[in-house]
Amino acid sequence: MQDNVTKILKAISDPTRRELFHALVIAATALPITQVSAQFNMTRQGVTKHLKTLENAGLICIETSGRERFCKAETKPLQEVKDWLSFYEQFWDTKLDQLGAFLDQKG
Amino acid sequence: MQDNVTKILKAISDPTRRELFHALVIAATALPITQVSAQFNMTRQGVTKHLKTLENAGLICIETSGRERFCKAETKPLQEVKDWLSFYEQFWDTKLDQLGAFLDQKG
DNA sequence: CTAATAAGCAACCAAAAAGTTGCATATTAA
DNA sequence: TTAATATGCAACTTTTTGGTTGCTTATTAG
Repeated sequence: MQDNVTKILKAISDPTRRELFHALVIAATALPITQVSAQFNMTRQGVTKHLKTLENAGLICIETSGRERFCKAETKPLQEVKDWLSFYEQFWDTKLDQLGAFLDQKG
Repeated sequence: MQDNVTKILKAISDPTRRELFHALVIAATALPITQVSAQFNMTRQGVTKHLKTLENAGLICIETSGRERFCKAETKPLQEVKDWLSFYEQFWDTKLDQLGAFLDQKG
């Protein structure tokens, strides 16, 4: 389909999905889909679609117990976004610029 | 339209746009549109659309000189993404988990 | 056993996105 | 001044996305 970073970025680029993800992160505990969707002004099926996108990006994991499916946030994949950012960080970080200038001066 | 973080995330969630942005970052100097689009297997107009999306997210700035329009990367807005990530970072950082466990044990 | 609950799946819809072609316009080079 | 170059704009197509409704199925509670 598409690479990991793209999947993750696409997943978090939607505000509703960011809210959904956030709700699951702060819930700390795994929540059944109906309970998650109750917090959103949207049909359960709509929420389910978003949850699938998040799951596909590895940002949540879902496990079944009886007739319920519990969703739990997984923050680790966000590390990939941080890694992607890290390359560009050097260009915006003025402190680093100053350090560079300092080292140039010294060296 | 949409909030800043959403605009930025949407902009970088497209692989072509990430490539475009990267090309401009490593170019260091501002490049005219035709020169940018020459590096991509896409029409100039297609590239222009992507550049507009990046510009709208603040990730590039474009200035006109004669008949040419020069594009330059702006990495600073990525700070907003980093800020968004920072909240979730505590949850994936195992060192922090271990610290938490350590403190629980002590306390 | 039966009714209520939790959920999936498929079809559909509207809007947005990714890209194209065609054409007009301004600037610059010959 | 004429031709070439750099670009924008508008219209159009295809795919993706965000969301819905309707229906089926499995589990659980009375």
